[in-house]
Amino acid sequence: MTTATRPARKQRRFDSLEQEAFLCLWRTYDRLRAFEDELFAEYDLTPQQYNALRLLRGAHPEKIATLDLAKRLVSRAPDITRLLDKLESRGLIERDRPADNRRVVWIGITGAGMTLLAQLHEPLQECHRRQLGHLSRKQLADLVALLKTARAPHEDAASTWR
Amino acid sequence: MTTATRPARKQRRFDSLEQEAFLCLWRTYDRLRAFEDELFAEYDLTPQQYNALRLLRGAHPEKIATLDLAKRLVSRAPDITRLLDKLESRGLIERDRPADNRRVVWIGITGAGMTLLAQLHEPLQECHRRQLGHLSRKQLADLVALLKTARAPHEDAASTWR
DNA sequence: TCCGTAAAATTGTTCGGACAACTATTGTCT
DNA sequence: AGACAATAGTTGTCCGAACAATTTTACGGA
Repeated sequence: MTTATRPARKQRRFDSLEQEAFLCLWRTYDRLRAFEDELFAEYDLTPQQYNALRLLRGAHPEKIATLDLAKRLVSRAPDITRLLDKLESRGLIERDRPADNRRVVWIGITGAGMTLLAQLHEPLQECHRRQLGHLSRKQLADLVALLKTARAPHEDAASTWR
Repeated sequence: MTTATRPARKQRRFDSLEQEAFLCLWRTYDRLRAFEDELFAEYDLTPQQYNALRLLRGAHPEKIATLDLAKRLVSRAPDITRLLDKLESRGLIERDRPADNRRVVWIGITGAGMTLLAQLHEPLQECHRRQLGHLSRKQLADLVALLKTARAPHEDAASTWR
């Protein structure tokens, strides 16, 4: 066995540096998420729903196929259909199933969706400042670079997250 | 073959560096979590349940009060009672409600719980290597430091996560 | 002692997330 | 052309996460 023995009298809280890093990542995500959750809840949105709208705005006026949208979401979304159901029933997105290829469903953001995003812009910027505003530009850039490196081997070659 | 058309022009994907950092954090957490989820699922555990057991082992043979344990968990756990219910019904933890103070419930890890953690040790180390083994010691340490700084203002003075 | 209040934990209920099975549609091979 | 395979999306179902309301217990002041 290759376990490095460390000055072990002090109670070790983690079994390895990798474990510490992952738990630290999880914890940080959890703390920061609380801010977004609170904000989005005021608008009856989940963070994931917001991100779907954000991606659709980015593509507008183009549309995005359902599963293609799912792939670009931040977090895996096996229930993309129902996520979109909720947005559609509120009139924030529209679905288009063309007659010449009935397998795909194209998703587009509506005017109401764009309006909602515009409404959210300022409060969300303020939210991000409260989350991470205490970090310098360099710290933020370093953090982004390290996080990208950390997940790089686990992103598909075709992923938009590479 | 129908593929989604991509806008040729390069678009800004994020509204601010803080937003990019948060989404990047979320994405990285999501990618890495998949590894742990898969491993723990083999043992019918959730990551959060594992972490409760891990904390209880750290305190052993001392016990931890229910809500105190909840505070130390990685992620918020309003349903700590039911989380512990599941562990108790499997004999992995035990609850002790002392007669002289029936308000608190002391939680301790059982022999079976310790055995399960021991069984998990090696596979989990391997899991962490697959998650983050491609990073150098320095990169891991830098990442941990940056993440700590990022969440620092959002941790209670009394938190074990400071 | 009695009452109000705070602390600790539990419970009700709702909702989103996860996995797998399924339907519908299109492309491909012989 | 017909059978089969692959693709795109939907649905069934279960389970954990979240929030609020409730119960139980202890404590402190009038």
